[in-house]
Amino acid sequence: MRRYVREDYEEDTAYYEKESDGRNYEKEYQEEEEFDAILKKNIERIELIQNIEDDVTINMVLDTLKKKKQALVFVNTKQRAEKTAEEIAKKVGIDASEKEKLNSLSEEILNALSKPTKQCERLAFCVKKSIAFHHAGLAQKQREAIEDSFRKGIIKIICCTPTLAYGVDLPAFRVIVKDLKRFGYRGTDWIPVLEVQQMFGRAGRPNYDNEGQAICIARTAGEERGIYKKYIKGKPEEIYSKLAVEPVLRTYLLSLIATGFVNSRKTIFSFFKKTFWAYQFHNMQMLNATINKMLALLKEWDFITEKKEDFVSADSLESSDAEFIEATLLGKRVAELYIDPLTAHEIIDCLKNALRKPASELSFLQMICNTLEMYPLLNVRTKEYEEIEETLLEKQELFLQEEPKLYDAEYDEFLKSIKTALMFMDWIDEKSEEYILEKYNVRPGELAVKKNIADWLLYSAEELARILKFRKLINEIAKLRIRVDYGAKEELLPLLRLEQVGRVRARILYNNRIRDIGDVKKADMTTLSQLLGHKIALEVKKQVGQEFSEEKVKVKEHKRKGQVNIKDFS
DNA sequence: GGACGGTGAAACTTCAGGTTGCCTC
DNA sequence: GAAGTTTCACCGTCC
Repeated sequence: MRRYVREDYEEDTAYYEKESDGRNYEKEYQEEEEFDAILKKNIERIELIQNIEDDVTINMVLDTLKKKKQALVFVNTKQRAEKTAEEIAKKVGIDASEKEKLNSLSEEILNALSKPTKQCERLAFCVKKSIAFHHAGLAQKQREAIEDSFRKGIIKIICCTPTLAYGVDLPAFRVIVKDLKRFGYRGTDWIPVLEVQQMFGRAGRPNYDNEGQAICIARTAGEERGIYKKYIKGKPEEIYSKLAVEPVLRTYLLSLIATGFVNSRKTIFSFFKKTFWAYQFHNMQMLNATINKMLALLKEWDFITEKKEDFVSADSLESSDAEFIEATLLGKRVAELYIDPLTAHEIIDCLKNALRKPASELSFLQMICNTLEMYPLLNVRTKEYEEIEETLLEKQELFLQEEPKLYDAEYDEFLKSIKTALMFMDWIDEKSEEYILEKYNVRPGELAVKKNIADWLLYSAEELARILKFRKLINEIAKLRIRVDYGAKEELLPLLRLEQVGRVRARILYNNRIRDIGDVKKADMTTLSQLLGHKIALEVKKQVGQEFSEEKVKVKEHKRKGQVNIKDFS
């Protein structure tokens, strides 16, 4: 074994920041001995793993399969999860006895969406070999299918991003952390100890294995020692409060006021004095300054009012300028909607503009895309720049937000918000998931997340329009909300009221001249069965209950019940 | 001489994840 | 910062 030398020390400092002076050589020597002993033990074990392929990860996976065990392979990007799974799948064979199960699972995964995307095809291919990849870009159905099959032992290996380190309970005999670096704010950096330990925690299945193995892959020999020190011997990072971050602070401040938890500067300051932030940073002066700034903004935006109290309460006797802070009706709603007050303020500005000038779906979509909640926005590539700018020029009249100056820092973000809005435009124009993936590089799972946020923000916009009595806009936004949810053109709205009918079935019906509930009633069972299949046709007919009166037509209990009467659209 | 295809260097692009809100008698 | 993807210049071949 090599001794601990100066070069090693220098390399180590890259893993954890440490002052070069005041070194404890004795302690380092002890650690050195300890590391060597562990390394020796591990090398003996690892040597038992046959080197069949050039790739260490593949060898470990093959060894796991030989042992009839399961493994999770953690990597740092979605693309790498897919590629690693694919490479492994190419190298493994399967038992004939499992073929049927795997083929059926592969089929299920391939057809999880109305039309398979390249991602579906890739995953279906891997699954045939009992290998899978798992990340946030997968459709919900596919994620669940992979997780279930892993629990049942049908899937043996999952290559994943940290999705599987948190939340999901999926233990495996072996955990292989292939990538320990990831792109962050400061370029590529070591991932937090806390996260790696979370991954380690997946190793070993209670009731199945006596032990679990967690393995980190070092890319160079020099990395080994650093990894050992940082991730095995090292302490997890400290947790820091983010309360003083402006978007966070203004959101919580408004909600504290709206719920009546605090009602004066004095009670506000005394509340924040007791928070983890104050405990950690002791700098109340800075926090108070930020609070004052936020209060001024909330007041300017009409979310709170501050007035001198007519009477002086016993609590505020000592304060000569006793004031009373409370949330306005608008402020209370913003707090309930749990959106950033800045987002709410900007939406309100846009809504006011929409009363004065023409507004379309693109107007409202761009409005919700240029918010902190929707971040990160889609990146505008160099070659797309011109195209997006052209859209901006062409549809300038439609945008509800003022366009930033060309050289303003916000200009690029504005273009990104337009691109994100254009993706939603394609979605509500009934473009497929595959189209969205190809054109915008947005995977089905990522689209689902963005859709969810859009739904929330459109609902918030609808509610704000309601409070502000902008009646003209309420219906427009509500319609758009349903269209974003289903990814459908406006003409399909009447049919989407039916249960079991999404955009695909609604489009089939519409193209066959069945365009509203009345048409569904008129349609004969044979035609309907040919279009939708017998079971669904029966279900649909039942919903329009022809034996009942029109009022009793069963309409889908929509997720957004109470907020809009969908009947208005038909 | 021009069209076409192959090749490799250079330029460009992208990079984890998750929660919040509504429902209603 | 690194890996993957796209673009582009260059060269050889064929018609």
